[in-house]
Amino acid sequence: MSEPRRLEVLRAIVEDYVHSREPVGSKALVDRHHLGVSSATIRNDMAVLEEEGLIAAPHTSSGRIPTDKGYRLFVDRISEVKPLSAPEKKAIQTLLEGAEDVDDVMDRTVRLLAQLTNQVAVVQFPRSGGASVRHIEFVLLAPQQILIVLIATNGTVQQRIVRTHPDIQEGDLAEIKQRILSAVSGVKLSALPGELGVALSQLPPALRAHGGTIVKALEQLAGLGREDRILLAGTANLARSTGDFPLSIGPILEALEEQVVMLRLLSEMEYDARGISVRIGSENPYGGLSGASVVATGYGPDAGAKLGILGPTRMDYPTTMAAVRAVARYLSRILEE
Amino acid sequence: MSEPRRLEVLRAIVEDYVHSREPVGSKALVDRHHLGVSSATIRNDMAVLEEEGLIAAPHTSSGRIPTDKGYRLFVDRISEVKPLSAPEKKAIQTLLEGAEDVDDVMDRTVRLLAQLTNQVAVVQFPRSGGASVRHIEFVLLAPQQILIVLIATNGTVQQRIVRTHPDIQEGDLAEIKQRILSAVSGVKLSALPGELGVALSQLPPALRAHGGTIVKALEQLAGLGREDRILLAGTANLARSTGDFPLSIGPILEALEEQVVMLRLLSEMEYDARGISVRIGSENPYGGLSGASVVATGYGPDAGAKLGILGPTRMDYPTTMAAVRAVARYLSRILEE
DNA sequence: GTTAGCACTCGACACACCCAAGTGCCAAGT
DNA sequence: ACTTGGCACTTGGGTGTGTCGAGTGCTAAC
Repeated sequence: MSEPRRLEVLRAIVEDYVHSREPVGSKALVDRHHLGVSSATIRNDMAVLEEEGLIAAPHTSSGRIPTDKGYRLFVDRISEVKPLSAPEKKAIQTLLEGAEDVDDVMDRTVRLLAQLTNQVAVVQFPRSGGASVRHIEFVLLAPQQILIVLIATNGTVQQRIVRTHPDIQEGDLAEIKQRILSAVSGVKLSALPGELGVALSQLPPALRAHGGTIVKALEQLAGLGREDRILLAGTANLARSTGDFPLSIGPILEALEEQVVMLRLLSEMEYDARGISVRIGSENPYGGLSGASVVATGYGPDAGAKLGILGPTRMDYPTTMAAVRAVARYLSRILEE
Repeated sequence: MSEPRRLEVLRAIVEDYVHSREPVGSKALVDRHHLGVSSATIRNDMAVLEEEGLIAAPHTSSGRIPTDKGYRLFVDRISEVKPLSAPEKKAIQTLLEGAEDVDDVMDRTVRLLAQLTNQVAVVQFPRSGGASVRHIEFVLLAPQQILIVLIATNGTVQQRIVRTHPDIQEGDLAEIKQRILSAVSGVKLSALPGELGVALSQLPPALRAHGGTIVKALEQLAGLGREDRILLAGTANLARSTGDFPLSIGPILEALEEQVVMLRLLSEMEYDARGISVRIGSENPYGGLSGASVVATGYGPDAGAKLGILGPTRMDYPTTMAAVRAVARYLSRILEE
């Protein structure tokens, strides 16, 4: 009972089940794949695989389906990442190159990924930590309302409205702007809080109060950036897969809608050497997502921002992984320019 | 066979069906509602209602369910908008008042609406047409890239990156900014294109080319605003209602994801005197949305921006309409400040 | 280590059957 | 002119039974 053949059997089971959605039996297996042995032998192999917890039978005397553990082994050791076809690559490239600005790129990316994989696509906005301050603008909207705008060198713009407790004068505001701007112009966003602290301490005492609230707002703007926002596409693909999800797709939709949940999910995945990470079914920490798999990877400088897809455990991992990886690469390249 | 009683029967059928999800028969009707007549009489009434196309029987000799036309009559002439409970009102108010800025308000609103109605909530961003130009900022990101920022008095910020064909000099850019800013400062966004045209024609010929591309970008920024963006929440509620939708929820998720579709849908609804508008099942123009109903209303100045919910035809219209209306009112009030 | 054979299990499907809920209609009552 | 009780009829749904096919596990032989 050779080890390599057992893995081959597992691969065959996974592949057949993924595209037939039905438990696969020993007979069907020898028919479809030329394994060179009889069904009885396969049955023996299957018994071992079941003992190892890699496959399971929904009911006595029915075909087998892969377990989460089985998929895991398949992904880690058996499957090859299937390269995309040339036309697909071409399509990705032309689509992404037609984008007008960063937001447009992200929008196109997420749709593309959803279409390519037939799953729900999730894309996190790129990190701006490496960027630095290009400009700061304060606008007095009302006597007690200031609009604060922070423009970074990577072209992202953050804004926020703050309230000041006593009124603030146009002149004071101008002076604060002047001082802060000269102190932090060109400073990296990550270093911004420190510099702002210094600038604040050097403000004339009369301006200290207002300066404080403004500085605090700026720190927040620099800190959270847009990288805590995600884009979704292809949720309709979930509807196609009803039945692949043990319960309903309700909890999954809920999770997708909670950006916080998705962000934590993306950031918590372990990215191995290949850079692409897969969470299979019950490996997912959040309960509502058991029965779902996530395939994700990083992109951009330092692979700091994430992107990926979410779908049923019963998924074509090789092609999906290839698509995710390819999209991430093209996206990184586009963003570099 | 009195007309008022027939309507009463229709109301009873709608109400029972909405909360039992099962076809309702004559016997059950007299049991639950004290109509003062026997089931045979009700049967006669039902026959008439069926002839008028207001109710239908899924199969011969089964209870009746309302047709789209029946719901329509119910909404238009029979039902009363059920006012919210005091705690609910209170909850709305405190939740919305805790918001920090416009984006936050919108986010809270859409979640609130989804939770209140148990349906999918859709909120369009407020129109900024009435606002005027507060400030304009150009940032030279690269020799051929300018970031254009348009800040309006209502606190919304629009930005966009444009490419210039030959390089543009820092000095030229400053001059263009100077001239354009003085020309359009304080101008209403709706009047911006005209003023920009004038300002452009008065630019020195050397700056005309770059000025043109910048002006075009500004016009677009002023024109599209954010009012063509929508926020969604509560898509998970669709999963609960599986079975209420004739086909799958796939097409509905698709439609929701296409902002363009939703925007057209919201804008095309006819808002009557009560200001609240209902589209029932097949009344929806887009095919994928038959089987779904939309309840929407306008909010903000001029009720120009829309907000509403989408759910199965089998919906508790009175409460839903009340919730939509209430949320729109509170939102309008908050935004006024 | 592999294979053929065999007994056994179980889900899926088809069929028959009955029951409850409901309808439509008629004739009688008010 | 409505309303009502009564009655025959329809039908979906639930239940029980039988059969069929795919599949398994095991054993004995190769």
